[in-house]
Amino acid sequence: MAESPITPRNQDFATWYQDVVLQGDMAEPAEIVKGCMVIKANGYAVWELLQRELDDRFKTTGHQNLYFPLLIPESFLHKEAEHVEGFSPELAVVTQAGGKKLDEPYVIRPTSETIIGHFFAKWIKSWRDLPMLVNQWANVVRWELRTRMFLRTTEFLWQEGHTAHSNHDEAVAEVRRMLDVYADVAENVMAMPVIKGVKTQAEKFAGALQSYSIEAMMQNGFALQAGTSHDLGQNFGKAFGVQFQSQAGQLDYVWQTSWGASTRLIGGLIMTHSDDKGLVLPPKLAPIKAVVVPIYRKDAEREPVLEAAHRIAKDVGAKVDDREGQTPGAKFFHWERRGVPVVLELGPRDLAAGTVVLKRRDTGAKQPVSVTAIAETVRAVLDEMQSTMFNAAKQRLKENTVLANSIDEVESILNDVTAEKGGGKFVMAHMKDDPRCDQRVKTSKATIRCIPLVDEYDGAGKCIVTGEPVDRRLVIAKAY
RNA sequence: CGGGGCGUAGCGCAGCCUGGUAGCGCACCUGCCUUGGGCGCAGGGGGUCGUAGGUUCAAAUCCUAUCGCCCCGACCA
Repeated sequence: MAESPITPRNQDFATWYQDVVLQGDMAEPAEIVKGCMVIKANGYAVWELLQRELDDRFKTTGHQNLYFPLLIPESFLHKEAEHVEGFSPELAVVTQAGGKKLDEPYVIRPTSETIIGHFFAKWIKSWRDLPMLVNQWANVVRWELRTRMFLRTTEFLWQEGHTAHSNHDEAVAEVRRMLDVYADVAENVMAMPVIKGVKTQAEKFAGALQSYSIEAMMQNGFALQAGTSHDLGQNFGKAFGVQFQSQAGQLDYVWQTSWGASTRLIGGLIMTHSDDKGLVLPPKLAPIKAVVVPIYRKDAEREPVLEAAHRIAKDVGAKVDDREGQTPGAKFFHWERRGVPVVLELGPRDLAAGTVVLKRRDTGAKQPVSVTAIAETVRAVLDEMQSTMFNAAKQRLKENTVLANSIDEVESILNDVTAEKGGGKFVMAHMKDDPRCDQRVKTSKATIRCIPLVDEYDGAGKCIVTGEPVDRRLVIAKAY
């Protein structure tokens, strides 16, 4: 396969991202066509691993995967006023089918609250039917004005969970639990630290009482919303007539939640860890965790080296790159670009010494390892990489987070950073709810990302949000 | 929809200002040689220069129109 050259890192992060993702095409993450994305071999394999991690966690609490239609009757969207208002501008609408104009157009789902609400109304009659816990893995379409590879594509793959409960407390607990699931996967699987928080009313999901999100910081200091969980209250229950009879015999509307995470996570993964050489994947999301590259000079060396390579590979669960007609150098480069965490080099010199040279992708460090200890060493190195990568990202988050106590301070920090390197910082603004805040923040091209649930970045380490916070501490940042 | 840029070989680009036989790197094919970080050398195949008009003896190059793509902004996950 062809390997196109990768350009050196530029101060312009967008350019770098493009270089890694677009130019790094041969590392097979994705390619884009008309705002839509083809996710290629290596990229899709990462998504599959991520899917499994999420799905396993959903299912531990009794959620079922279902599938709902792609096409939603337009009238469904109109049943919830705020929802339709929020989504209308970005809907793709099917007006013609079967060679004639449709009486009622369909919209291509931008999300499935409405059609699921429709079915919840049919399926839920009694408190015994609750909670109803469903999830679907699907593609959705949102006609955004501008697309960015992985981060915002016209069509994207995601998971959307939808639940119905008999009371608000239980629904809120579900919303918070799913937020925790996302944070767990982000931090412990993706090695991407996040801040859990509540969205402002201006930024919440259209039709929700309250939205929660996890916010991650990319290498340039930009924020990335990496997962959302919504408390829908009874808004959709009322809009779709989802009623149940309680134990006391009374009719009540259900309390619903919805939560989702998308292929955007892969973009976040790339922008959190990758470097100028290509992808860097945390071991838990590496489709191939280790590759053995055999090195031999003469025909006489070939057999013993290959034999040992396969034996070692079997031992550690690695793949052997035994392609002929490729030099070892070309092979190292190949796997490096694909983000394979560990490459094992095995040549005649190692064979004689009873060692293997282990190179890790994150730090680039090389070390000889005794063949007898190779399996546990690789295991240990993979574990260590997982935490090293998380710690490095967390360190970056801390270093690029600054405190501010007034809107003036916020503004001066944001503008200063803008001028300096075109990058970003998270500003933890500690201040009373200032009516000028939204406006002033916006002029700095930043947004209020969230009101954090647990404030661990100012050293106080205490929860500041229980219900509506009195003392607002906001995360303000430029975002993708 | 505003502001910028680009369409020339599979990919990345030069050539255009100043019109005159279509170029370079990577990839591909053949041979020899090599293999501890993108092997090397030699030879070779592949392009109606986005499209349509115009100017000219002659257009990738100048003019006009048109289509497409990318980046920045507004929208947003």
